[in-house]
Formats: sequence, structure tokens, C-alpha cells
Amino acid sequence: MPGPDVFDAIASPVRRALLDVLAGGARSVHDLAAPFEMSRPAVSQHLRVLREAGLVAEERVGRERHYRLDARPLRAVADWTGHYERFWLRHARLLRELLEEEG
Amino acid sequence: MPGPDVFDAIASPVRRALLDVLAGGARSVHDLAAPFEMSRPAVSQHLRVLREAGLVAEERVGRERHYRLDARPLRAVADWTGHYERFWLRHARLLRELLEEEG
DNA sequence: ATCACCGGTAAGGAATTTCTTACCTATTAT
DNA sequence: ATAATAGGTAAGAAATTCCTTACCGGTGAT
Repeated sequence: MPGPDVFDAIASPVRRALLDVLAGGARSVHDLAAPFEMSRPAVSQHLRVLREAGLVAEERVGRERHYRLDARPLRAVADWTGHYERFWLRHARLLRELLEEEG
Repeated sequence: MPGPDVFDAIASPVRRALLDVLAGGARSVHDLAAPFEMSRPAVSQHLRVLREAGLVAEERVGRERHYRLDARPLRAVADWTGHYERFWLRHARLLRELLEEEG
């Protein structure tokens, strides 16, 4: 049982691309799979990972299943990277100061 | 050659913990490995992943190697999650409005 | 009723990850 | 010079990932 971890879920470029598509609105699995050079079951399996991480929710509509984005778990990622913001800001500041000294 | 991907590098809880430690300042491998119930080579291998992702830099000092954080690649992660901020904010707003209607 | 479509699950294989122990070099200490 | 310390790399095992094909149950169309 490899826990539904959001960091793990977004580690895959395919899954990030799926989320990016879903940011444009809910989609059927068929539509989601279309742009990928991958079998449809493979996409289904990626969707399962996203579902278990809480990043997507499915809604049955007729014989289709519409997946919609649930971005809330991404807050954990944003919060974590946020702790590092000061480091790259400091880096940028030092670089700017260095250039000013020279120029 | 499994490209040095930052999303992949931070997918591991161990590697995130290593970065968290390094946020407190540069450390030798010995010190970095101490808190983990893992062999030292295992930590070395995690450090390699972080190094290839550009998240840490090593500096030789005597017979030690000091690793220091380089947070810059994390900007890519922060930027990516940033695109989703409006979604979880919208979610929070809708929830708030719902509660106000009821209360 | 039958057929087509949507999409999930199962089984299996190749590749990757993540650990271990063993070993090696470089540097410092005695 | 010899011994101890720091830490990278190699080889191999176990677990996991990520794809494939085959198959299945629902739902809608004819």
C-alpha cells in the first residue's frame, strides 16, 4: 500500500500534463487519453494515482467518467517550496549586488 | 540516463528531509546521514540524485565534503504549483460563501 | 436484443528505484 | 609509516513503477 502521496503523484510528467489539461475544465478519460502516445489503460492507471492523491475526482455521467481537478493537495507542495523561497530570493539578491559592484 | 528532474528528486521523503536539514546550513555527509536509519552509502546515493537535480552543491573541505542547499531549481516547482493557486483559492471562497449562506 | 463505446481491472514483463554489503581512494592523526 | 576517518562507487537483491495486452461490466444506439 504505497500511500497516496502528492509529491509522488506529481513526479510524473504524464500526470502533471494530465493535471494541466484538467485545469482547463473537466474531461472524459477518452479525451484525456487522446493527446498521449500511450494506451488508454495506462492513462487510467495514472488517473488512479492522481485520484488516490486526491488531485482529481471522478463524476459518472452516462457511460463516461468525467474527471475534474481538485488542486487542494497542491497546497502542501506550495507550502513546502515556500519555505525555500527566501533562499532563491537571497541568491538573486546577491547576484544582483555582485553585478552592481562590477557595473 | 534518467534526467536530473527536480520533481523526481523531491518525490522522496528522505530527500526532502535532507533538503530541510540543509536549509539550516551546510553539512558534511556524516552529519547528514546521522539522523537516518539508513546506511551511509544510501544517503550518498540520495545526495547524488539531489546533486544531479541541481538542488545541492558539494564543496570539498579537508577529507569531508560539505553539501549546501541550492534552492533555485525549486522555483520551477513553485511556479508550477502557482498556476493552480487560483483553484484552491476559488475552492476556499466557495466553501466560505456556502457557510455564510447557512449561518 | 445486439452491437458499439467508455473505461476500469488483471496479469505480466521490462526498467527503475532503493536499499544492502564490500571495496576503494583521499585525507588526517599518531 | 600506519591507522583511522570521510565518503564515493560497484554489485546485487527486493520492491516498485509503468507500460502492454486481454478481459470485464455498464451504458447508449440501432
